[in-house]
Amino acid sequence: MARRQADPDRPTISRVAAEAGVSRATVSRSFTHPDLLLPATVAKVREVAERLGYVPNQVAQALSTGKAGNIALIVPDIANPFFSALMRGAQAQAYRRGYATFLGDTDETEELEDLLLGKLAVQVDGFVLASPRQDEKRIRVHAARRPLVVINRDLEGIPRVLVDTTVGFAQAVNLLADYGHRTIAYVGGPKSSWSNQQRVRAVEETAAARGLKLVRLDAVRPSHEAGRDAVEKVLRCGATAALAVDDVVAQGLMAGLADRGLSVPADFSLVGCDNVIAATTYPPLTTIDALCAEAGRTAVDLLIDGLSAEPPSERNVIRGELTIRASTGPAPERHAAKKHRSPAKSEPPDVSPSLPNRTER
Amino acid sequence: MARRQADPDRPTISRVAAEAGVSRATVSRSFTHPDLLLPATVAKVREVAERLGYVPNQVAQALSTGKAGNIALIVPDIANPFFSALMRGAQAQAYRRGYATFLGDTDETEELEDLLLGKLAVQVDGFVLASPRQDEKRIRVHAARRPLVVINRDLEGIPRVLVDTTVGFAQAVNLLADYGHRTIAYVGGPKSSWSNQQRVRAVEETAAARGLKLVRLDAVRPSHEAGRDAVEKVLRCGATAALAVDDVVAQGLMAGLADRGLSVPADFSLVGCDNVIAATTYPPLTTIDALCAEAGRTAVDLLIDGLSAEPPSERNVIRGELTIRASTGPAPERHAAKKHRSPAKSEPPDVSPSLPNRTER
DNA sequence: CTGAAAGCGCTTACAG
DNA sequence: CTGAAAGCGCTTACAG
Repeated sequence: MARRQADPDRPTISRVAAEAGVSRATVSRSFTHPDLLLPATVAKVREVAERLGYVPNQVAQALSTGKAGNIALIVPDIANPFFSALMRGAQAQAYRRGYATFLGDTDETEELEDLLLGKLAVQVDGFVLASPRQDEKRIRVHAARRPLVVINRDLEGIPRVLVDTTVGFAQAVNLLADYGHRTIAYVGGPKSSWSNQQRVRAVEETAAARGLKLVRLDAVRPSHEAGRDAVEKVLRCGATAALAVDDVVAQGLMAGLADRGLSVPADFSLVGCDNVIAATTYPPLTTIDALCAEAGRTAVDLLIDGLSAEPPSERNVIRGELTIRASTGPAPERHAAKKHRSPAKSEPPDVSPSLPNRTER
Repeated sequence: MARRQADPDRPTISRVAAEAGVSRATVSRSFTHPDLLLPATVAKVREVAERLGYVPNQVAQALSTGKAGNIALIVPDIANPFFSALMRGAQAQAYRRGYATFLGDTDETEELEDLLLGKLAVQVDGFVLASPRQDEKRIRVHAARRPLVVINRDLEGIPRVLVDTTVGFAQAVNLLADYGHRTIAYVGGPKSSWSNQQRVRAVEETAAARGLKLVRLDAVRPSHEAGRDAVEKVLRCGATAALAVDDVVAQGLMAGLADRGLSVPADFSLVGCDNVIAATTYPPLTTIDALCAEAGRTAVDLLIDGLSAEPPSERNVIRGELTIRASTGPAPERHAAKKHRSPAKSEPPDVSPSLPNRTER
């Protein structure tokens, strides 16, 4: 026998029923299936409910229907701008569709990821799991229990949204090639990251196609520090431009270059990825848009659509493209002589005629 | 009659009871009040539960006990680094203490803030409300309904954690004065912001005490853009240094100065506040630490402590101090001549002997 | 120490 | 169109 009610002032369905002179079933139906009732009945119930400030108790509804009205968003690191932006898009969309959202930060560990997924399960109708660090088997176990959509991991059979930055990275390499750079570096992230893998591949292929020398460096944890620390190696290998796995690393590279008195883009060109902090660095970063907010929004839509209808389409690719700002420019003189085409100094060359190019500051 | 169970595989208390040959009450007590039972009974029940993978359904528990085991965190903008860091600290602490956390982004509007507080109320045991944009009256209504702790708003009678950056801003102004700056600017945030108000005051008082000329500019919405746009006015008034309401605005100022070919700190000194992105700008920002993570953690502790015991202590002040990095330095020559004390060029002067000074890169 | 039973606040098949 | 009743999965005062 429970004697404690959460909020003593909160009217219950029984109070409304008594006040309106109808049964509790009728009050319930006034909100969930008004079409089954006489309009007059609905009107009366609603009037009373309004007056009393009645709002159906979601916890009771959840227990009765098995639908929680909640989703959970699991991310490796809230503080990473990519995930902040993603979360923002996701929670806004969930709210719009009437869902409340739990937040889980896994602190980049697979253990916490697993625990959070387990703990939250009863309280949610489904999960969106961004950039999972867990192994595939465990993810599948969770996906079997609860609807789950994954972001940026390509798991056959699990609904997923993948941000394809392949084209964007190819555009970026082409931009650098057109600017006359002959040796470029790619400063990557963890090998287990799907996003990193596809970026590496795109850079390698395009560099090969354009006859550029490519030096590849890997940061285990993509961070500002890692970027700054990579500068020495990048410079030593003779590169005049670098692409980074994300904007945070690119920003680190910028700091490291500045430490050595090199200026961007005069002495060195830089390209990042994500387009969250890129507009706020100085100089503003040329970057590939990772459509963070859209990825979050899309994942939530897939999840919620799938809850009421058929399981959602499995593989959803959204494509981020190059945004040219001020961190890229012609290769320094001795290299510029060799350049393939000669773009005007003040205007970036066409990257890929078939693709739209947004340029913003 | 509910026919749909959320997770068909999930064992219920009845299944465990049957399997263990005890009543449902005994199963329940094995988890919530094992001290009331024979150790042997508890052991048997736990063994069966373990085997079946039984875990009490939190939703049912919530309905029965009125305790949700959840809290909600309401912030104006997830994507703002200050709030990201705060959320990170808060959700980690909530998790540690066994609570799951809902996330609400109000998009800087008071309407959404009000709606989220209302929608989430049934599902949580309490709220932490960061930098509320709502008027005091509405906040008090919500606080009367549900335990609520506020961050960075000084509301008598409501438990709150206030990050006091007053001392830090005073230290910063002293630093600039010691460096020989005679005219400084403060680029502020919204007038309704408690944090902004206390910062303005600290800057005004210290500037007056040191005989500095202070120019005050206000950005309605503290953003990178706002910072960049403020540069012209700042320069026009003859200031050689500026303090910004936060690091984002300071970073905007840096970009605007760079656009005009001015370098930091040689031509102009800059101080921010928050210490989240400050270490990643170039040059790294001298800033006041706003202890974001600690504020989040403390708020959650207050809230959860207050749930089981007496209402928590009301006014909890934590103090953030100055962190000197590379964006501050001696005033440019014509001013330097007038300077009050003559600190060595390579080392920042003592800010305030009574206070510890952390210097990091 | 343990169980039978009522209750938390809803929803909904079943009658009427 | 509407109500009485059972049920969602727990907890706990009351007996024994």
